[in-house]
Amino acid sequence: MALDALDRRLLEQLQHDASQTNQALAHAVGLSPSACLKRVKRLKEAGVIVQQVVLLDPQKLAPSLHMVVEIIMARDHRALYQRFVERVMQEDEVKQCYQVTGEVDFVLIVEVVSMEAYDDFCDRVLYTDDNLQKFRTLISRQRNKFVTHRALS
Amino acid sequence: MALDALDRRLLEQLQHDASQTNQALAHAVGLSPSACLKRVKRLKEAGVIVQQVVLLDPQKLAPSLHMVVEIIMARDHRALYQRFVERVMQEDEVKQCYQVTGEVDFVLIVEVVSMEAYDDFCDRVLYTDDNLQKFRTLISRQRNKFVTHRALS
DNA sequence: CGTGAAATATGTATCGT
DNA sequence: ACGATACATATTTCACG
Repeated sequence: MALDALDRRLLEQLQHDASQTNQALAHAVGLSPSACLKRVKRLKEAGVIVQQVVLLDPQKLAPSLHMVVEIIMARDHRALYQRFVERVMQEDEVKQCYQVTGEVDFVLIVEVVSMEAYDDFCDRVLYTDDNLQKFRTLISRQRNKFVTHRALS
Repeated sequence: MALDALDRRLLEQLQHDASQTNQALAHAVGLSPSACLKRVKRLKEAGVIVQQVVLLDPQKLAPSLHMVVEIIMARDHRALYQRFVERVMQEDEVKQCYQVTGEVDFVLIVEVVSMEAYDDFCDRVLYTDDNLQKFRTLISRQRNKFVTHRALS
């Protein structure tokens, strides 16, 4: 699906604030409400807009720990990788999973309520995978930045 | 601010789908629309809900590269760290910044449109910082998972 | 893409528990 | 203090130009 300048302006807006009314959005990009609504609807149907969510302030919730986990696989085999990815994706603690090049094979961002919970996670997900050779955990003291928006070319 | 079971159910819902109408939300958690609206408003005012955004499908947009960047500082000094954090936070390419413990000091998730753009970023942000000792870049071939929701204790 | 009117939802005041 | 009901206001949504 081709995105024109108007679509990009809409997405730019919505990536920063999706709570504004359709009217406000229309005004912000210089469209009539109906035309604006049609475009947003089209972007949703086309799958460009995947989801609309609220982001919460971690400080206002029960404290949690973020871990950056680097994983080195024993063998670079497609099916084994695939199995690992599927395993990892269904775990709630895993918030992000990157497949990377170099010495490391995967980087996970894992969020847990406590060190014990992380131990459990490692036992359950990491130590049991027989293609996992080694992993290293970087414990996050602080998440200084977290934004979800993407540049639109 | 204390969150009761009803607040948690609301946040649970909104973290997965913030596009639903207040009526639908009210019904989902078993409240009247007005009571539901009051609670959501309160959660926003209290700063528990920080932002409402749309998430886009990376596949549907112009391709981009994610980098996981591990940074080791020369000296563990608070003011120098602070300066680096502030520098890094204002860069659009930096989507996430974690301050971690261990050999590595910072982990960044950086998103760029091309390898050249990443070179530029390194020149501009990393190579110019005089407290930065060393960094390692893990190039993401694929982002297998990315979710924003948090567990609510 | 814009206009305008019907359908829906939001927001507020008031009452009841 | 919190939720429900009902009503006024605002927004969404659709047919048509």
